[in-house]
Amino acid sequence: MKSMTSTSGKILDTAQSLIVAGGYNGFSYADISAAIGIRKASIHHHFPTKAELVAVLVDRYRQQAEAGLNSLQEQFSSPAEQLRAYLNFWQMCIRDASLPFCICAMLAGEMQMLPEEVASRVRAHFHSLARWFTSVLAAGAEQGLFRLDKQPEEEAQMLMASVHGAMLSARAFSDPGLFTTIVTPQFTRLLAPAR
Amino acid sequence: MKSMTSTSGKILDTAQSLIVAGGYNGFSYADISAAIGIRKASIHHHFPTKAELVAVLVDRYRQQAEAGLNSLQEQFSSPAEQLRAYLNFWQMCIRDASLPFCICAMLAGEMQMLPEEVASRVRAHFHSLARWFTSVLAAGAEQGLFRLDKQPEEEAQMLMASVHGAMLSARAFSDPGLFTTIVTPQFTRLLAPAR
DNA sequence: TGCAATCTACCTACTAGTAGGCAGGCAAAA
DNA sequence: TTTTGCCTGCCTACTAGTAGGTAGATTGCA
Repeated sequence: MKSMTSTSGKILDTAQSLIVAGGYNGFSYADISAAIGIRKASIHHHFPTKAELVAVLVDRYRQQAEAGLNSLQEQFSSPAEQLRAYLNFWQMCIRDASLPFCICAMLAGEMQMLPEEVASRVRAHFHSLARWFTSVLAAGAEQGLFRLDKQPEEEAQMLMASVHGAMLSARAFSDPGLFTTIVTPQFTRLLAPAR
Repeated sequence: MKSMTSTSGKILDTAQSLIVAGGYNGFSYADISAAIGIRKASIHHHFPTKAELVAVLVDRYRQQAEAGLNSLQEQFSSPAEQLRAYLNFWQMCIRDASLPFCICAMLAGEMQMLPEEVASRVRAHFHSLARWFTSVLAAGAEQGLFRLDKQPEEEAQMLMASVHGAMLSARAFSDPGLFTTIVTPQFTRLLAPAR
């Protein structure tokens, strides 16, 4: 993969913004063409089919997400701080509209209509994210930072659903601040009372 | 509006299923035409534009939702039972795939790409639903059935986000039971400890 | 010079729609 | 009672544009 300033990088960036706005069926090669200023056929040179473009895009997104989550774990030794930082990351992205919705959550909505090579990657992302949440919650519980009412796996699913649901609500109400209003208490609830 | 067995009713039913699967841009008049067995031009006779079709569909959906919520309030005097019944309703719909996703939540994902006449209705639905949740939670708290950590408005937003997020997770993981796994503890948490 | 990346030109299939015609049913008029 | 007119709902035929793509040519750069 060339640098982000390369044409294929620009294609992926543009496609990503378009998917965030309207999902898989909400964008076309013509949209990318108009945004970047190259012809559709040139896009096909880089990504022969739409399914491949989006599959590559999801792979890239997942690599960036994994790098970001790893970075959180290096920056913060405390699982609670890691989780807080994760939520703050999304708060910022939604507020400044740099990434107002998780790509894979967006694609998950139209899951059964996606080409399988895309759907499988979206599903894998959900599994990865659930695992991350689970590990952070389990570690935090072990350290006495979190008090979990349920198994870490279940708490992880609940928190992840809240995060995605909060993104959706922020969008439905055109109120970026609503994301924080929703997820902060969900996070706070997880903290052990001793804090 | 004619009976549900009329052509326009069939058109709306079919469009609804298609929207649930792939959103606004995931279906076309040709899809409906093939499903019902009438020509596209005939669909235009009933609904001249796609935007109008979806706007009418959202109106109908909202009327049905309102009727359903009113029915819950007549059937169950207890706000806790009303809320439980609401969640059970969605559990059943998701399990039997009769309505595996809220139409307005589906459309909310692509909010900025929707024709304004559709977007305004989707937004209105979110407001209505938030109000219903708020009133049920407030009444339940007043009757000592719920113990709220936050204002009813905020708890309502949190619960609504969980519901929509749980729908998304159930779809992403291809696991209808996950909806219940996620929302049941969120509901249980709201119950006052004295129960 | 060779290769990557862009282009032109084109394809098939599809999209949301328009315009006028036909058929059947029902009510009113002869 | 029969005929006529109107209306609804369907149709054919068509429009303009768009979608994802193919194939070969051209351009730019190392």
